[in-house]
Amino acid sequence: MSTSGGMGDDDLDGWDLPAPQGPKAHEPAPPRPATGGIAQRAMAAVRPAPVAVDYLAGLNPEQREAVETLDGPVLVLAGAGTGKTRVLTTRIAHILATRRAFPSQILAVTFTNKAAREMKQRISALVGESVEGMPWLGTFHSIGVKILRRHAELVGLRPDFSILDTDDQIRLIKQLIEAEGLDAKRWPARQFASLMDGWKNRGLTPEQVSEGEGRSFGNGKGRKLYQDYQERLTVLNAADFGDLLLLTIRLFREHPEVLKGFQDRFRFMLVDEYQDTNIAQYLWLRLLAQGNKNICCVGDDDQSIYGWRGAEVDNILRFDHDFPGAKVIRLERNYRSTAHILAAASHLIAKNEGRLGKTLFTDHDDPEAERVSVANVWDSEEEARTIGDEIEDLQRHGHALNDIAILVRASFQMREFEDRFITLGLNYRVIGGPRFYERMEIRDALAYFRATIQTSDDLAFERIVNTPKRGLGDASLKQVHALARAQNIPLMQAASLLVETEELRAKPRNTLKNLLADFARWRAQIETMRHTDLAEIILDESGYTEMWRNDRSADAPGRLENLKELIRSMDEFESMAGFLEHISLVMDRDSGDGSDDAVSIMTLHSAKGLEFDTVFLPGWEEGLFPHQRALDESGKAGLEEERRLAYVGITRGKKRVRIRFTANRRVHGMWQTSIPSRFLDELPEEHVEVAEQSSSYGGYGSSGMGPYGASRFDTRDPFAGGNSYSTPGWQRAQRSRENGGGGFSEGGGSFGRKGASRGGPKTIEGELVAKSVTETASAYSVGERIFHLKFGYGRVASIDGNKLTIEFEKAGRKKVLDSFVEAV
DNA sequence: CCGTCACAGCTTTTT
DNA sequence: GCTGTGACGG
Repeated sequence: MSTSGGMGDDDLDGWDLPAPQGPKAHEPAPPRPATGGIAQRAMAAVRPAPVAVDYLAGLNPEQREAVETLDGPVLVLAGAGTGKTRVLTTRIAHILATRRAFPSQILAVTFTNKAAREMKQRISALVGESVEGMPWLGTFHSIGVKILRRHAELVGLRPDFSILDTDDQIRLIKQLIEAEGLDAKRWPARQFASLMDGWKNRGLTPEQVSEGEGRSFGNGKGRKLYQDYQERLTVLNAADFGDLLLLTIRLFREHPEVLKGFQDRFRFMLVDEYQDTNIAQYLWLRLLAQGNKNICCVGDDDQSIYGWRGAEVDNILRFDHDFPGAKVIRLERNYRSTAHILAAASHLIAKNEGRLGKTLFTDHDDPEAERVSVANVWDSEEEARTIGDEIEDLQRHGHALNDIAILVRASFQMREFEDRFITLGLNYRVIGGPRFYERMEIRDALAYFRATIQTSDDLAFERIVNTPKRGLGDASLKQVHALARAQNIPLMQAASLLVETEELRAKPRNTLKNLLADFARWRAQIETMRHTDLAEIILDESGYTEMWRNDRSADAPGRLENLKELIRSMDEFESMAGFLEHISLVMDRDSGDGSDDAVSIMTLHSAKGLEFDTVFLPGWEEGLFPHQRALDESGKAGLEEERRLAYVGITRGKKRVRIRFTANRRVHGMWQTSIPSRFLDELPEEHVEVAEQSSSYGGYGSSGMGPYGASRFDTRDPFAGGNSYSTPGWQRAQRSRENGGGGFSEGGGSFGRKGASRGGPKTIEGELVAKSVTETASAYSVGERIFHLKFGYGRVASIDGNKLTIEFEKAGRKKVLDSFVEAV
């Protein structure tokens, strides 16, 4: 294969070095010079390897050393923002450029598919189109599957073995627990799944599980269950995620000739995020690396935040012991953050013991740079509101929302921000949200709803056109597609044209006709019927529910449950369109093209590897961050991992890091006075600015002021706010006040959730809204034409206090607060 | 087979 | 306080 030769001088000369920092979700691929055609690339392959290697030019000495030290084990300790990904990708480019190996002889492992994808992109940016020739760049698991499929018989599986998802796994375990005559309630399958997961993470087969641990579950039957489980899997011709590694290890151990083959194949091995490897992964790597020993691991012990799922920081701490003669290279020059941010992060992480120890430094010397800001707010609602205001302020100053992120410790913290941002009309995206919406049956159901509401939703229509099976197969669909493409119209429209012709055979034609009629009927009921009822009708009349009811597989009941849950969750919304819009906001994180400008909301965990100009870190309170459970369950180690999490959070910021903590937070539904996070005191005074928020209520700990204290009211009044007079939100509020409406209700939003179920201080807001309703009637009148920032133009259909029902020209009928519309 | 009631749990998450 | 799950009864 000649792909390695595809990188000629031409490809390298014009390569514009990407910013030397970690991957960023929405970072565009670095510009790649136009490459010649196939002939030119083939010619380049014949030319001598490029000598004056331009791709090394922008590297600092340490990075360069990490790239060029190809022989023997290398550990690259890459602090946050020191160009880790760049080193990895350049190293691969270097191996290829110097002809040390073909692309197919390089093993490069990452933890996530996302990371693998990004690495592929960056490498192809470096070397041209030849990345298709890197079949062994992927996650531990995907590479494990690849190896196992080739040699499945040797570990008792057929090559077409299936991979169990967590759901299947749990269901299977439950059966086994019951088969053992154990009380399924006392011994939850879920718990056993995580126990077994832990064993698999440590590379333990059933025989290797220690007596005590084996006995810790199911009246001493833990090990037996593990054994049964594995036997069942073999019978089922299936493997779970852990097996993808464990079975590969077993394959290597029991069949040295197979191992030898892979050792010879992989001339160079690269491992990303080495601090996150567990023992199984370490064993897997070590077996392979015993061949030519050219293994390069890149990681940062200070960013090890996955101890709870089996990651062994020890792997990185012991690297030179495990791989004798290893060269350790430290990358300490940070290209990402300001000196203040770096100092804050370094000072904090220095409190941890047992680090390999790195000292990050930077040349950034901007006297204007903002210090790390720390501010106290009353509660999480105010936290969301003030951060929303600050974001609007940044936006007004020309900052892109894409460059702003809110990083939370726990995902329940996200909701408040979402609610607030919906109210503000501030575009946001949630990264790493619930998996619920990714489930097949949920996606199917949503596809039905989408196709009902939006005739042009091709993807939705395509998804369900033959689900359940209606006999609308490839042949018929092809015709619909052809017509749609030819006339440049949506699929449904094309389909309705098509059924009037003789193009299709009678049977599929009628089926399609009926389906289209169904959609038309459902569509006609949108206005008149409760959306939850309609949703149920759609799923029933389409035969979708039936399909699952007739399905005898183990997970069919679960899917029906999920569908019910979906309808139940719709009830929170005022319309199907509102619901779908919400879903798409929640869903689009992954599928989203990233082209929209939006604030990112995510957990600290999923923020690793990303970077943003401005980072908000809310919720720095004892119990939440550091999380109580981490402290309870893992003690000092837990605290240190939490501290690393804080370090990760701070080092995501390039220019601005703003830490927030509340004085009160609802914990398990109960209002509690928060204690500021100990991490706050571990920040260096001289690099921190304790922000004087206009919304000061007297400071944390001021006595005698419950959540309903009078001062709270003041702080909540945006018109008293000192620093937000020109924010878009303030202006909208201002307009609405002129119009006589209550300016800042939470519950209404545009189409958002009903606020009724909220307790606590929310009530105050409820009262406030109520007051404004009774005191001032809406300034609008029926039939008046208005403009809404999110939904565009429309006419007032009816008025209920400060709530208007608007017939929007584009978005349809929606209930909105009069605060958010203006007369035109 | 479905609906209702009571009860437990309630961090982070990829594959 | 809320939500998901499991048992039980109609």
